[in-house]
Amino acid sequence: MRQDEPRALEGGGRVGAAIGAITRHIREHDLVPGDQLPSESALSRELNVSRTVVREAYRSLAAMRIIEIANGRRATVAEIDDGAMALMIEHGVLTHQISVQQVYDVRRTIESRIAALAALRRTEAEAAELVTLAAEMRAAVNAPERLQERDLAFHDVLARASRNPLFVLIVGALKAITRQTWSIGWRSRGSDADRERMLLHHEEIARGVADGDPGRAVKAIGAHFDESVKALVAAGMA
Amino acid sequence: MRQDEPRALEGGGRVGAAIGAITRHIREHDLVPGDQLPSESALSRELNVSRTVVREAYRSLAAMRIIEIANGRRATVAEIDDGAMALMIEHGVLTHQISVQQVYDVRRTIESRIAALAALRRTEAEAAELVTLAAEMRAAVNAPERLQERDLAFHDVLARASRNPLFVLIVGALKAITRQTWSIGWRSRGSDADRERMLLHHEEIARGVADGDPGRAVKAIGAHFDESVKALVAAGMA
DNA sequence: GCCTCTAACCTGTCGGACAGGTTGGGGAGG
DNA sequence: CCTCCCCAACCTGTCCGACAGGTTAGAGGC
Repeated sequence: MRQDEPRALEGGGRVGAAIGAITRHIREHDLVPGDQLPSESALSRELNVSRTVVREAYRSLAAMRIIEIANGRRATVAEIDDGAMALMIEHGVLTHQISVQQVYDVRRTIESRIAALAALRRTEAEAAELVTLAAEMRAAVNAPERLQERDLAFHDVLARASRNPLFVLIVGALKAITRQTWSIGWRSRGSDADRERMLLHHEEIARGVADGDPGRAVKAIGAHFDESVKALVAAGMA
Repeated sequence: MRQDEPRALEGGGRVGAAIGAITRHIREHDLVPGDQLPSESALSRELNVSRTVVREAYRSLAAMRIIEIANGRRATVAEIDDGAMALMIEHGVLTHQISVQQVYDVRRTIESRIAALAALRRTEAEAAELVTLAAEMRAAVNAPERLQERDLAFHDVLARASRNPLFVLIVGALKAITRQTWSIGWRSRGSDADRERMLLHHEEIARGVADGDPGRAVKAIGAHFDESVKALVAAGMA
């Protein structure tokens, strides 16, 4: 059960200890995004380790987007960002530990809740943006690249309208996978009717959210994901 | 829009380039967990950079749990693990970018779906384990520490029974936050009746899953989270 | 054929060095 | 007295060489 390493990153080496010291520093000083961290040399003196060790610790935290590092500037506390999480999940899919269908099941679960929340909490600007994006998708029906871009933007705006940054984070992390499978799903929608339904679903989601009707938005997004998964399965994605 | 840095990790420096080369290597050779990666010196020769750069790249990927590094051994491709994701989310909460209540809303959403899937897909062993854990929770009603441990294990088993490793990953990542707020919620359940309901909900979830009744399991877990959030709000967690 | 033990390999850490980016503060000019 | 510019001090990015200590495969003995 490895009780001895509560956070495996801090296990053993001096780099792990340095990571622990840095995160503790953030905690104890109640730092918020943008605040500066000690310089590498200052921290190496304080911890009695070489700058190499401190650098690797900073680099590790930067990889997880907990801090931000840049040439010449001191390291700062970072805002949450989906990049690192996207990479982790992408790795899981690429190494056959997670299937694309399983990713879609998670997206469906999360985005259904997002649709309900968005219908209740969206701003007027967001409602208008969703309607616009749905219309732009229809206009781009013969330009798959632009269509995909608008589709991703649609789900992004929807997530933000839920007013829960953790939903935004997860949807963003799954976007990398979506981007890689989107065109497969689109190509496998053989008939014009299939493609028409996809556009209609997005318009219906936008209307449901704009009208503040959670039930309608959830139903539409459920139908959308049903079709998406069907299209992926038809294309041979187990 | 920062179109120029599709993955900010690969932005600019040689370390980023090295990270890209390593992930590309994993892709192109279709490596799976356990497979070995090139040694630091070999890779530094191949990429014409110093070992320092390669080391920082490996360390970054190890922080995200994409690879595993250990003294003396070659780096290997890692299995997915929730440790890094937990750290990222914990950081979001600690720096006031995500609230505890928002975390619970995500858990509620995900675990409701998990309960439904678990009822349909659980093995007999998992069904028995859930019933046992629920019973052990009741037996530990006066030993909060053991009670918490059994509670976390309960949700873990439930997640695994969903047969979707991505659900397991997310629930595991949120466990770090749960662990830090659990005792607050428990203490704020003032009356015996409150605590009794919490035990009953877990027993009902276990029965629903064991009986293969998704509706019952979902209803019970929804009630459980309603009470949990209520308890946290009562304790002053905005 | 099996076991042991060693040599080769690999990672972890250190110290020093230098290029190049960043920033605050002082001095020139208005 | 205020503003703007510029430089010195600081900081990060990368390289090199070195050595301690862990790991592993294979040579050699039994």
